[in-house]
Amino acid sequence: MTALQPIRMTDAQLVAMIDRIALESSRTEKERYLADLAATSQGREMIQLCYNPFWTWGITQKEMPPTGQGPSEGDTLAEIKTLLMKLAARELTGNAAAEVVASAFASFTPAAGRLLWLCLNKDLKAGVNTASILAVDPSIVPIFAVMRANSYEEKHVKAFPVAVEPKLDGHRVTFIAKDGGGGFFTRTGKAIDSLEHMIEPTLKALRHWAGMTRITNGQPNPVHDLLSVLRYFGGVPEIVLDGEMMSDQGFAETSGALRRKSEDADVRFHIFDMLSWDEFDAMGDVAVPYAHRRQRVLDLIGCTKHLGDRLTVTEMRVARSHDEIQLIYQDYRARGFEGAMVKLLDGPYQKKKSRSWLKLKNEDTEDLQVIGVFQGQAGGKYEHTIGGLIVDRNGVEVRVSGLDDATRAEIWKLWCEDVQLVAANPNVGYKGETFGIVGETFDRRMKLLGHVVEVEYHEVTPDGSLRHPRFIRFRDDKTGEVEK
DNA sequence: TTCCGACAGTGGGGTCGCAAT
DNA sequence: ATTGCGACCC
DNA sequence: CACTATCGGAA
Repeated sequence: MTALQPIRMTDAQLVAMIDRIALESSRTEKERYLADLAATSQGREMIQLCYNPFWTWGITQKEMPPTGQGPSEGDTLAEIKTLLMKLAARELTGNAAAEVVASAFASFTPAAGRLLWLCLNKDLKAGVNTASILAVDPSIVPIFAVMRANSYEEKHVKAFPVAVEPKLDGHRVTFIAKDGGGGFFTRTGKAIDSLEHMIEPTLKALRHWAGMTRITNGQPNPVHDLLSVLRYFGGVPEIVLDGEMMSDQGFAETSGALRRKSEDADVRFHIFDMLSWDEFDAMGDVAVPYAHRRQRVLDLIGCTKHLGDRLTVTEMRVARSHDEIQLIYQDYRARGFEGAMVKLLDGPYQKKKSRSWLKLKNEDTEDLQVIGVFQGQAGGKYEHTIGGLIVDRNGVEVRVSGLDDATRAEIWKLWCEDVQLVAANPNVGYKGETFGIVGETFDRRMKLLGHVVEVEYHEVTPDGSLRHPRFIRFRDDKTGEVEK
């Protein structure tokens, strides 16, 4: 497409191109300058090093370390890439990695050092991310995206009936059958080693399904529509199954089982969607309506039940009104599910956060006493103000964020005043600090510590902490002792 | 003109592997 | 044996 | 995962 400029830029020129993107506040202008950057070989390389999701370094560098001063010489970017690829392969780890990185910074000019620092943080720090890069040129970095849901709002349901399914609190997983083999992948496209034992059974199910003959009755049939365009490799249909991987023992165990390398994960695959590889791999939406895609899954599971219960299809009900949706949601909650998924029956498969899938989840609030604060991450927007609050929940410290900028500024003032009373330094950093003040033991003159805030959350965790805790408001009527 | 969708950036609990201590 | 960090799940 | 800030097109 666009021919890369062969002209060799200096490191400083490359940094200048990146900073020019950062200086623009307009999204469209950012994308213009990002396109300029992507049109240079070095710029393209930087974008890849910063945004290829499959390259990680195993080491981070929050603050920019000191660099040398000498003039730039040789191909610094190639040097950086060589170093990073050693990190990516974990040929260099731990102290050895830290030493090599430190000496690289020490030998680099400030411009070269900045390039390395941006790469280590995997962020050009210019207000662009994967979506912008994709818009500029989809071929720069690999993209793996599955369909995700927005929060349920009545106005998003344009027509009834709709499908309602239980929301399963596990891990989103896709199975991809391709080139005669297969594999399980996470929501972001990482291979899941602990599911290798399920690959062959799943391929077997797909082969069995594809080999079954079915009666058409002369009617249009979504399954036959799929079969007619399917490609095969060694008898295996090239298919993508999309669903939720679940342990019977809850979310924490699902997480553990999928990460542990020591054993095969004892989980079941609750499938809710099914695409051909070509449909999944293509850019843009898959127009096949959800109702039809679901019939594909029912067909697959229906004719492979005898192969075991590791592969299942999620249950589904049909709602004809918002009231019915609420009733089904309440029923799912009563049965222990995380919530409900509302899916538009004629909606396409969209490889992004879609309005065709809507989620309902339980949310609760609690009033909890502030016992400390923490600042924002070093080098970030909130480094010198409030990053969040630390509240006490029956002896468990819960860190609470979700504050708006004005509230952060207000709280930072209160914190600075409180801290003066005990002659302490307000700069406690991201680690944060508490003064062990619980119940009535705080100084009555304090304006923040000991006061009560309302915290919203999804659920209480097994350790007595809160999942997804976020600040709602101060409860100034409730300073001091937490009620009940 | 106002509203709202998409995007980037900030932050949470919890789990594992790995390396340092 | 414990601790802390990085990477990813939600 | 949830949330806030921002820009720019939809309404």
